Amino acid sequence: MFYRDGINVTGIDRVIAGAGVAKASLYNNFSGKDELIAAYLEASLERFVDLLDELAEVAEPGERLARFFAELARSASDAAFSGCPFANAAVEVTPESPAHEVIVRFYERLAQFFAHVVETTPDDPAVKQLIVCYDGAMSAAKVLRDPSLITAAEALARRIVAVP
Amino acid sequence: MFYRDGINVTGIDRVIAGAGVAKASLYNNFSGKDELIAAYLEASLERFVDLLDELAEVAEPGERLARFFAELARSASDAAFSGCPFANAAVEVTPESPAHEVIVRFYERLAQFFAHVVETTPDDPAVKQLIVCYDGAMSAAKVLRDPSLITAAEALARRIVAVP
DNA sequence: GCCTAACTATACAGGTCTGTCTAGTATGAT
DNA sequence: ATCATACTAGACAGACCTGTATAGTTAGGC
Repeated sequence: MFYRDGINVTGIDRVIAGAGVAKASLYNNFSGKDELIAAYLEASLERFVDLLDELAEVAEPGERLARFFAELARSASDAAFSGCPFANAAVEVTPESPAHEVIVRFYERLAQFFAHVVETTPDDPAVKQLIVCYDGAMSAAKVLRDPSLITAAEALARRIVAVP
Repeated sequence: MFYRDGINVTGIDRVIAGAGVAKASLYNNFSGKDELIAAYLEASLERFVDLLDELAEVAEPGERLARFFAELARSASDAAFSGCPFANAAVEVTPESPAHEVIVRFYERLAQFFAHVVETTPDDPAVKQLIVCYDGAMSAAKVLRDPSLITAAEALARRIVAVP
């Protein structure tokens, strides 16, 4: 719900109804909505890290990048696609929220993956360019509902990695 | 307020207090919050279009792109920077909202500008890549509060336009 | 001077929000 | 068997939300 409808418009009552759980149970496990949001992002990050770990086993950098963007394209063509959950959340939460730390961690992990692809350090400009490719692809594809933006971003990323 | 704090967390009462205006006056000029949001984006779009029109007078494509990204970098280093108002709004409003049409119009106008830069049509893959550069730069710079992502995106854009 | 139109302030309705509290129930360990 | 723990349903408080209504005030056109 947080991903599909947005964080602020999704009330606690709808969350517990969807989960089939009593309100007190939720507040026994989470201190409040802020912590619930952070947990939602934590779970999303975990799945994302799993994907990156899988891709890390692919030897060839160009192939690694191709599979990464293929996965993005796959999710972008899904009807439930709504952009990057972390970039979306960043619009709705304050920097003081516990969710923000998870968002930053996501970007660090993404930078680490890209750094591995181009065999450099995470603060390399090439890594920043690849992050721009990712973020731009997800953001634009969300609004315009056009998966071809993902392939455009991939072509761009290939140039950075210097793989034809 | 919509830009700085977000659309959903900014209530009507705070808007009218900030504007120094009575509530009835607001509802005499706007049918509701949805229309107010659309008007806010419309005003943002107008300023953005003014910038693009200025840049259109610059003859050389590379210089046009440079000035465009220089303007982005300038706004990104502002303390009040909070990413692209249109991409942000897209996270908070539904596709049925009147605001959504303004957002789409923004992207069309942006594509038109980029098409003019590379002297091609708006549906050219190169234009999509430039949109990815813009969106990625704004989104990543917002979360990470790192203006150097704008320059990274600019370097990327320069490769698309094939200007060194 | 008067009338219209748009403003002002403020109260209110009806709804939703987060979070707390009460009260009863199930489960599992000792 | 007892007792702690975690669950259930649901009422409730207090705040905030959007939008409407009331009543008085100001300003411009004629």
